[in-house]
Amino acid sequence: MAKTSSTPAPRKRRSDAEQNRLQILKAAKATFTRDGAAASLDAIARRAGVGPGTLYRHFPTRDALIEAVYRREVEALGSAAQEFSEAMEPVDALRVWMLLFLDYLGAKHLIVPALNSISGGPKRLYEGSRSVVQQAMRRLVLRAIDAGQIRSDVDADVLLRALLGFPYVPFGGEWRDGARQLVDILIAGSLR
Amino acid sequence: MAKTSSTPAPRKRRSDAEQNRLQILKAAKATFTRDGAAASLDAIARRAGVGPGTLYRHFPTRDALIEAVYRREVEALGSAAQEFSEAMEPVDALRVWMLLFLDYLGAKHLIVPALNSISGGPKRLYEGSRSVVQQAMRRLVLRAIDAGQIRSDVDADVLLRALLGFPYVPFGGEWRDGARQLVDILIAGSLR
Amino acid sequence: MAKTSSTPAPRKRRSDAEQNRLQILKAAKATFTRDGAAASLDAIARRAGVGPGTLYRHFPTRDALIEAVYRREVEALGSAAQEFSEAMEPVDALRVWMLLFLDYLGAKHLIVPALNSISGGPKRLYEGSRSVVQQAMRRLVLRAIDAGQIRSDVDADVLLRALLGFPYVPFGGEWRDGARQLVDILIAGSLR
Amino acid sequence: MAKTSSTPAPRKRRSDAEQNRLQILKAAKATFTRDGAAASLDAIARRAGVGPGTLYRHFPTRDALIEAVYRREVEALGSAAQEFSEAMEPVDALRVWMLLFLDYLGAKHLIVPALNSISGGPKRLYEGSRSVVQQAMRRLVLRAIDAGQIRSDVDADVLLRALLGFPYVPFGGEWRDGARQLVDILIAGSLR
DNA sequence: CATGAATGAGCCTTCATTCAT
DNA sequence: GATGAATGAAGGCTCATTCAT
Repeated sequence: MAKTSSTPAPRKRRSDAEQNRLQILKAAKATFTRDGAAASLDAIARRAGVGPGTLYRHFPTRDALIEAVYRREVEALGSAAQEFSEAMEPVDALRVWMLLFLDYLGAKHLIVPALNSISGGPKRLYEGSRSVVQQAMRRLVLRAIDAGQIRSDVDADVLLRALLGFPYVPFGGEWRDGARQLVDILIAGSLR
Repeated sequence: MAKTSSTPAPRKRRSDAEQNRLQILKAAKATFTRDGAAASLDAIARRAGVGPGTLYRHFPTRDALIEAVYRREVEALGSAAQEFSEAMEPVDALRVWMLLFLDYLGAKHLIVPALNSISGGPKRLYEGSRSVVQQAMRRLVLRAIDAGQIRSDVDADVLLRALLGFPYVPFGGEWRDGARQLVDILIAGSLR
Repeated sequence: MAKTSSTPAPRKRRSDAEQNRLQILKAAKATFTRDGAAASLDAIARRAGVGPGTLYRHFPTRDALIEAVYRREVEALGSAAQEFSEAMEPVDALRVWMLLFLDYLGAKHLIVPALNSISGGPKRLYEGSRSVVQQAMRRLVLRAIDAGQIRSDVDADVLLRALLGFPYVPFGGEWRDGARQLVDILIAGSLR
Repeated sequence: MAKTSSTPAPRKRRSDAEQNRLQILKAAKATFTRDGAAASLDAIARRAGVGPGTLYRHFPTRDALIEAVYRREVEALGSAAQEFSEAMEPVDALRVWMLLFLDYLGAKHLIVPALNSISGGPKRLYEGSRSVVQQAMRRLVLRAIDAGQIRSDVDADVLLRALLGFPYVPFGGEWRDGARQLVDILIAGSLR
């Protein structure tokens, strides 16, 4: 019963904390995507191959975990917006980024449902940290306005919202077509 | 095995079953709206002033309850679409109905999150019964197309999706303004 | 969704898992004996001094618990049969073991009712693993047959069944007398 | 509201109370047989085609219902014992009745499990009313003793118990063979 | 740091039981 | 007498959370 130093015991390597954190985030994304934002944290820990206690050390609350997952997803979108802006015409950058965003939403990257169950609504995330996504959208819109390509009263948040609901109505297979048409309509409706 | 109630409990007079059903639906709407579709059924029963067993008699599963709440909401939207169609120009009817729909979504009439947790996704409701909302939207769009007011390739479902996400991004107080702008953009982008 | 415990609750020091398992088994035996195989698992957990969750960790289903209780009881009977066989004349071993078995059944070691509510009847236990009890009985009978002491057509299962019903008819205080007579009759009726 | 003699109204025949009682008993037997003595009373009422309240009027407690079912079964066994006694040699009557009893137990007529969940064990039924079955067995045994066919110390209750356990160990198809052998052994073991 | 056993709150669900109709 | 809606007390079970190891 008492540990004897004679036999070192098949103890797992002091696994890197960062390594674990990453595993948890991956597991969380997959699980949240499948089961929704109310998924069992124990299940996530299990899938990540760590004990529930470890999950807790890294993310003391469910919201903290959701938020972390969210940020990771969103960071990528932010960088993309930056790149597009540097490489394309304003309206094109906007159009392409919107499509990319819909891809993120639809493909398998939840975001929305997760966002929604953060305590007190997603407000905290958006208001508090000025979400990267919102920022990205705002910059893209502003640039298009400055370039005189779209009306100056177009509200970036309005466009964002229009996109966010997209995954909520099921389509058949022509998902991409629907996405493209939505973006087309939004752009067309925003032109000056 | 034989249960013994310590205190016989003050029994409420037999209330009309239909009355109870309504109370439950109201309570469910309010609770789902606040807590999401995973809200406690016990809590709903409590708020409705009935025992949990009564809730179960009326709605044997969570989905049955969500669906019933949903249908009630949606029926009203359906009638509205009809009325607008009979009283206004096609595009105006479309515009006004979209605003009304956003009102429903935003004010406090959830629908969306609830829909989403119906078993097997919301597909069943939509595909099975050709949801009233979807029908309404389709008729309004079709009428506007027939009148030559919007492009003939505009997809009603695409517009619907654009609306559905609206409540997901928090605004400050200018909610109505955002709604109006979104509808404006969508209409503008759909004109022929 | 996030649970908030009003009072953090006094946490017991980490007891050995094996220790708990044993407590649960004991509590289960006692409770099943008194209340039948449909006894409340919560009650068993309570009596064992563990939370309901702990019971579930060890025995995920009611059947798993019943089975575990059963096996524990039965193992002892198996060993006894072995010992008796090595130490006595065949018929005597049979007689003594039958009495021991009745003791187990009657004293307070249920077995029978429990067996009966295992899903799909007790068949699984008996057929699947060739129950220890049945094995014991069969070996004892076989040995007596081989020694030419009882008729060769005596069916061990028939004797077993005769014993199993014993606890079902209430006696006064002369329980042991009844048991002895039953065994005597069975042996007498089996002699060649 | 007021009854008019002009139209007899499609009123269900003032269903005879006795009729209902019988339906309930039948339903109870079938249900107890399938689900055990803890079966849902509501389910029994449903199967009997009456409301739960009606079941309650007839049998105010679960035990009352079990007892009634039991008595009905047992009455038949009692008459049979009488008939056999009048028509056969004592030992033969005993043998045949025991076989009949096993048939009752095994075929589908529960009795035993039901007996067992009566509050305070089956004692009440047996002790209180001197169960018909016990009486029958006692008379048959006594008669065989008086005729000098079996030993005078044979205890009817002991034989009864031996029979009662029979349905508890599953056989293959040779159920009747096992029954016959058991009875043979018991008789053989009881002969003087 | 990590682990996973333990805990208990609270959910869903079933049912015995009552009682207005 | 019969009915079945309503009730509410458990019970089974899940999980977030803690903490000894």
